[in-house]
This record gives sequence, C-alpha cells and structure tokens, in this order.
Amino acid sequence: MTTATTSPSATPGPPRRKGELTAERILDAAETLFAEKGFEGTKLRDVAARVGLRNPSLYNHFASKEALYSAVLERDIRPVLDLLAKMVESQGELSSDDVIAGTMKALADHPNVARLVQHETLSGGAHLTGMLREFIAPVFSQANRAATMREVWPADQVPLVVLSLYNVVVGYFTAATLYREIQGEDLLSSEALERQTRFLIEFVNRLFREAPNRSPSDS
Amino acid sequence: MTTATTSPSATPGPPRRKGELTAERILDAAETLFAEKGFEGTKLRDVAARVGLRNPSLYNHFASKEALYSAVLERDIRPVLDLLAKMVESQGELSSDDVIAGTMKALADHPNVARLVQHETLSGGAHLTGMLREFIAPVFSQANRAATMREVWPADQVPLVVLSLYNVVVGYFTAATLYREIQGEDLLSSEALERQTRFLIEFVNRLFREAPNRSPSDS
Amino acid sequence: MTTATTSPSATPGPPRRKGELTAERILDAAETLFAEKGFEGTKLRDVAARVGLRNPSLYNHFASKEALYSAVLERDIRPVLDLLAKMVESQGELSSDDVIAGTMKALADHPNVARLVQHETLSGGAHLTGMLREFIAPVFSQANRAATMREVWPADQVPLVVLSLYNVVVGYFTAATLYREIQGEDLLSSEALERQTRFLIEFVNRLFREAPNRSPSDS
Amino acid sequence: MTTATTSPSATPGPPRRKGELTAERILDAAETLFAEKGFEGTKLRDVAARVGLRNPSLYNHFASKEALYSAVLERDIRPVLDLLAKMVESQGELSSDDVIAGTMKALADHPNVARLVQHETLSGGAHLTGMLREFIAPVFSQANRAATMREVWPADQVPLVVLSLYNVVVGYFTAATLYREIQGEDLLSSEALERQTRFLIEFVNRLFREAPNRSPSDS
DNA sequence: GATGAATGAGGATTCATTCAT
DNA sequence: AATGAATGAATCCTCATTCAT
Repeated sequence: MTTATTSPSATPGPPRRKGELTAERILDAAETLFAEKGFEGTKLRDVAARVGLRNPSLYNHFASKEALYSAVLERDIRPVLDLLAKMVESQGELSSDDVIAGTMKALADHPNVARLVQHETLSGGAHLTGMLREFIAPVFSQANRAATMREVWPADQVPLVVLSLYNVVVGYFTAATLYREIQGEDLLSSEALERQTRFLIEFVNRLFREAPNRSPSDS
Repeated sequence: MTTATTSPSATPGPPRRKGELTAERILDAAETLFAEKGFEGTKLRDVAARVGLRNPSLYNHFASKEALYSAVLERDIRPVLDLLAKMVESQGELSSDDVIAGTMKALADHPNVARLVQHETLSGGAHLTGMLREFIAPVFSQANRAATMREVWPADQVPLVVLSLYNVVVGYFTAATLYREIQGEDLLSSEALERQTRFLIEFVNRLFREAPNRSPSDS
Repeated sequence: MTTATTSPSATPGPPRRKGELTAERILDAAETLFAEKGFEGTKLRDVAARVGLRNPSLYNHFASKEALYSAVLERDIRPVLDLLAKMVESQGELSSDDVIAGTMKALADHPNVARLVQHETLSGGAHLTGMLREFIAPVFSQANRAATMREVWPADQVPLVVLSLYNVVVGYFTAATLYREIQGEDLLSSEALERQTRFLIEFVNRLFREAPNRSPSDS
Repeated sequence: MTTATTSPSATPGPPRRKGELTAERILDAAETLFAEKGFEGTKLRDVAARVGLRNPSLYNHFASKEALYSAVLERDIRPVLDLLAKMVESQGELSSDDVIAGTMKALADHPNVARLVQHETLSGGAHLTGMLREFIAPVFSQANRAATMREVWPADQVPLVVLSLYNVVVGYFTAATLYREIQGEDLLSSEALERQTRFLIEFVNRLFREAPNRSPSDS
C-alpha cells in the first residue's frame, strides 16, 4: 500500500538501502515511545503506526519486541557510555568542564537516552543487558576516583556526590516533558541546554571548590 | 485469613473494619508494584496475589485499575506534597537544614513515592490529577523564591538549582534498587538515609554558600 | 440504610409483612428490566438498585436469577393466561368485544407482560416453562376454533388470523417505548389504551364481518 | 479451512478476497445469534465458533461487539427500509398488493431482520443508528398518509391500523421459532410464506374495504 | 432481612507473534 | 519488505452467587 516498490530488480544505483532506513525509522519511533511509556507501556502497533507500517512489518527488521528494545538501548545508550568511558579514562587530559560539556552534548543529541535509562533504573534494570551493565560500574568507579582526588568530600560521601551529579544530569532530561507542561518552558531547546551546561559547570565548581586554594586553572 | 480477628465478637478497641484494612493492604501492594513497573507494567493479578486475594476481589474496593492507581498516588504523594507545601510556607521559621531533613524523612517513610513520581514524570504525568498538579507548581515557585533570596545564583539559573535539588532528592530513591544491585549497597537503610541527609545539608550548603570571591582575582 | 426496622421485636399489629413487600418490589423492578432488556441483558445489580438494595439481598427472596425470572413470568403472565383461558372457555357467554376489552384491560394493567412474552418468543421460549406452555397451545386452539366458527376465513388461514390478532395485541405493547420516542405519543396512556381497545373491536369486526348478515346482536 | 479455495494460486475469476468473505460469514453468524439472543445474550465466542474462528480473530474484521452489531443491523435492516421507502414513495404506481408482496419477499429473504428489529424495539432501539431511525418515521408517515387516503378509518385510528399491520408483518417472523415448536409448523417454509402473503392481501383488503354500510340499519 | 467481601466462571478486548501471500 | 488474517496468552472487568456478620 504505502511502499510501491515498482520493479523488484531495476534500481541499479544505491542498492535500495530502504531497508536500513526503515529499521532506523523504527528505532526512532521505538525510542520515543519506550522513553515515554517504558517497555510494557509501549505497543508495537504504535511503533509501527509512527513509521507508517503495520504491526507485523516490524518483524522484518527486529525479531521481537525485546530485540527492538535492546536495539534501541544499544543504539542510544552505547555511544553515551562509550563517550563517558573515554572521558573518564583520559581524565587527565580533560578538564571537568570539558567532561560536563561533552556529556551534556551527547545527551542533548539523544534526549531520550536519559529517559530510557530512568525507566530501566525504576524497574530494576532487568533489561540493562550485561554489556551495558559492565559500563555503568566502571563509570561510577572512575567518577568516584576522580571525585576523591579533589579531596573535598569525605570518603563516604563521595559516591553520594557522584550519584547526585548523575541524578542532576539525567533528571534534567527526565523532567523536561512535565516541566514544560507545568512551568511552560522547554528544557530541551538549545538555549536551555546551553544554560544548563553553564549551570552544571558552575554547579560542579561549587561542589568541589574550597579546599586549599583550588583555582579552575588548577587541574 | 490474613487478618487476625482474634475473637469474632469480642474486639472492643478498634471497631472491626476488615474492609478498610483490606483496602489498605491493596494500596500497599499496588504501591510497590506501580512504583517498580509503572502503570502498564503492573498486573492487577499480581496486586491481588500480594494481598492473598483473587483478581476480581479488588473491585470490591476500587472501581478500576485507574482508580486504584489514582488512590495510590493520592495516598502517597499527597502527604509529601502537603509537607512540602507546609514547609515552604513557613519558610521563615525553618532552616533549610530542617526542610531537607524533613523532606528526606517524609520520603524515607514512603520510598515508593519518589519512584511513582518518576514514572509519572516520564510519561508526562497524565495521571497526576489536577489537584496534585496544583501543588507542584507552587512548591517549585516557593523554592525558586527561597533560592532567589540567597542571592547566590543568577536569576536565570535559580530554577535550575531547584530542579537539580529536586532531582538529587528524588533520584536518590529512584536509583536505590539498581544501586544496590550494581554497587551492592542499600541506599534505603537507615544509615544510608542518614548519611544522605547529612550529605544533602552539606550539598545545599555548598550550593548556596556566600560566594567566596568566586575567582574574580582567581583566574 | 433504606429499611430502618427500629426495634426487632415490638411491632404487634401486622406481623411485619415488610418481607413480602420487598419481594413484591423486587418483582416489580425485575419485571421492568426483564421486559426491557431480556434475561441476559438484565443485571441483578440493577434490579437490586431499583429497590434500594444491594445485590446479595435479592437472594433472601429468590433463590437465583432464574428463579426471579420465573417468578416474574409466573406472577405476570399467569393471570393473563388464566383470563384468556377463562374467556376462551366461556366463549358462549362473552361477546368477542368483551374478550377483546377484557384482554386489553389485563394487558394494560401489566404492560410488561407483552414485552416479556416477546423476549421469550424471540429466544425460542427456553424459559417458558411447561406450565406456561401448556397454556399457549390451548389458547391458540380455542381461538382457532372460535375463529373457524365465524366461517369467514378459509380453514388454512384461520391460524394466520389468530396469529395476526395475537401480534396486533402483543405488538401494540411491544412497540410502545419506541413509538413514543419516534412518534411522540404514549401508547400506554389510558386514552391511548381506550382508543386501541375501540380500534381492536372494529378491527376484529372487519376481519370477521361479511358472511351472511351477522349483526352484533346476533350471538 | 472452511473456505474451499480450490487451488491456492489459480482462481482467476473473483480476486481472492478471503477477508471480505470472512467478514461476510461473521456477519451471517452474528445475524443469526443476535436475532435469537439479542445483543447481550450473544457471546462473541459463539459467533466466532460458527465461522470456525477463535474469538480474537473477529477483531480483524470488526472493531468491537457493538460495531459488529451495528454492521449487522446496517447490512440487514437498511435494504428492507430502503425497499419500503421506495415503495412508499412510488405509491401511486404500486398497488397495495404489490407492496405487501414485496415487503414479504424482502423479509422472507432475511427472516432475521424482523427479529433484530423486535429486539431493538423492546430495548428502546438504542442501537438503531440515527441513520436508520430517520427511515422509520417517514415510512410510518407515508403509510399513515396512504391509509388516510382510503377514507375508511377515522383519523385518530389510522396510525393504529398502520401499527397493526406492522405488527402483523413483523410478528409473523418473530413468532416463527416458537410457533414451530408449539404448533409444529414452519412459518418460514416457502409454502407458509406464500400463504401468509395471500393472507395479508386479503387481510388488508378487509381492513380497508369500502365500509359496507356498517350496520346502521343492522342493529 | 441486609450487606460487605470474596470468588469462579466467563466475556470482551489487547497484544505480540506467526504465516501465507 | 509489507501486510491481512489468525491466534494463544493474558488482561481488565462483570456477574451471579456464597458466606460471615
């Protein structure tokens, strides 16, 4: 009906990457819905409808709802975690400001990532496959180490600072929808995102300031 | 069965109201499940099973799944919001430390509240009745006002501080389940909660500390 | 709630026929609903609500929904059939006008009877217990005999005349509800019922007129 | 399974539209059951079973039980009403005998129509869509006008004659099931239907015969 | 006699998934 | 690659009925 692939064998140029494109569009639609309604709340029919397909067509691209969900997580969360991992590793070369700006940029490009992660967090992360889990612990560990090095917070509170920062960053995106409805402002606009980035830098600055005489040019 | 009505006709103290108790237990079970799986992910059968009932019995106490969900939100969120509203109102009399400690205590008593709210936040809050919504905006407004008075943050970032604090507080409970699984520590233990409270006080302290000559001469 | 039998043992006069009255009121409510919605379409809850009772209270008066339905049929149809049977038997003494007027009066007193019978007729009469069935055949037979004696209609059409008369009489009440809604007139008002009675007399008159010279004073 | 698609790929004539056929068969099954048991008394499972389907498969063809019921009414009643409307309009060209014969033929082809209409009539016609309702009033009006022109019945009784005719025609089909069980004769056999048609013609004939000096000199 | 609570049976509906086309 | 049709499993919900109070 919608797709009228006239002749099945004539297009010579680009070998009809229509399939890939469709899969991508399915992922996009699924990302949006999974982010809003979670796994159980998302109906494949709605995903298909967003792409202009019927329900069963999704199975030409993904083996199951679970597979689709995993693919979304993989596609969306993986890059962010990779980025974080990279930042955390080469932490010596990057100022914390750079890390913040970089993270914010990564999340701003895929605002649904934060919401997907929140859903997983709420439900205990049953879907956070091992692959992804392996990333989280290291990231937290590294962050803990970095925070410890600042020698500002007592050891037993360092993980709480890290968790707080995590929540501030993630929560910003989580709250965006409701915030707009209640406060009337779009937290995902580029201005808002820039402001939040600036804010985060100052925010972290304050959290780790003090100590002897640590100037920002210190690290 | 579960309710130990000792003697069938003698209980003089509390008038036998097995019904109310059942409703309460249903709310408890529903709270737990809604908090973990969200509205769609929660099956009424599971709720009933937790109370030792069959599925249809729930309808003797709540008209529908929606009604049950609303009742849970109402019962759980309302008191917290009331508390917040009260605190925010009598802001002059309470130190910010008291507000923090009070809020933490309220949430610690009902750790699921934060998760329920997060679910609502993610899905756009379609279930947050107007009554409840009316509370949210004022609380944020008051918090904004209070934060503004500190004259620490520029006006356009005050809401971001407030939102961040909100996310830190709520996110702490949201992350508890996953945190335990990954970090092996129970954030809901009384020690952890006390630590978090202490941390939050210092946290806020730092965020609003009188700007210690923020590096005009510094950089 | 509704029934406030103040003291359980004091009323000396009439030995509290409240029970009977309740049963009667239940029958009334059930009659109305069964007539409108049929057996399956009628919910005991609705019946109870009409009497100001809760669902289970009906079981203090009737053993089951089936029993209640049978009781309604019994109470309502029986007298009409009895009347018909009596009329048909003593046909020599009654003019057809009297039979018509009598039947109409009986049905007018219980306008739901016709509708109950129609429901049974439509569904094949599974509930028309033997008792009631025994009545129908004789009534039709007698009516056939009476009609045959008029020597107006050919033998093979006599049953059709009888059936038609039956349908005219019963259908009048059946159509009342819809008729009012569409034509805006209440067929059950006393004026309408009188008019219909007069009409029926003339109607029958016409159907059986002709023949030699049968005058109304003939019989 | 049920549909004998002789060869799976050869049928040249009618383009394979198994779907439409299935929908048609569902309508058939639903018609039968709705006619007998009414809306509430009909279980979708039974409808599906008659077509050799499982319950949920019906939803591939009709959105809901209500939609299925409406579709049945629409499909079945509409043509009959259209026919009546047409007849009533071109009343000048058709003898009343033709109208009677035509109506009987239409109803004989779909004997369930009368029963469906009776169910609706009994329950107040909540399901008769406005579209269909619009037809009923005109048909009655036209019939009233036609009957009035005969100048046989007094004005206030004309609607009663029309209603009676309606009841005689519809009631014949309504009573068929029970009649067979009690009288042992099938009113829907072609002989019976022909006889009834003949009867109806004579019946109407008598009802509208020029008043043969109705016994002014008679009594 | 009335009712709150509980429930087995069932009924409409949804949904993920399969399969033939 | 897309889809109409079919379906098993499950879900929410209704209802008649029971029972203890």
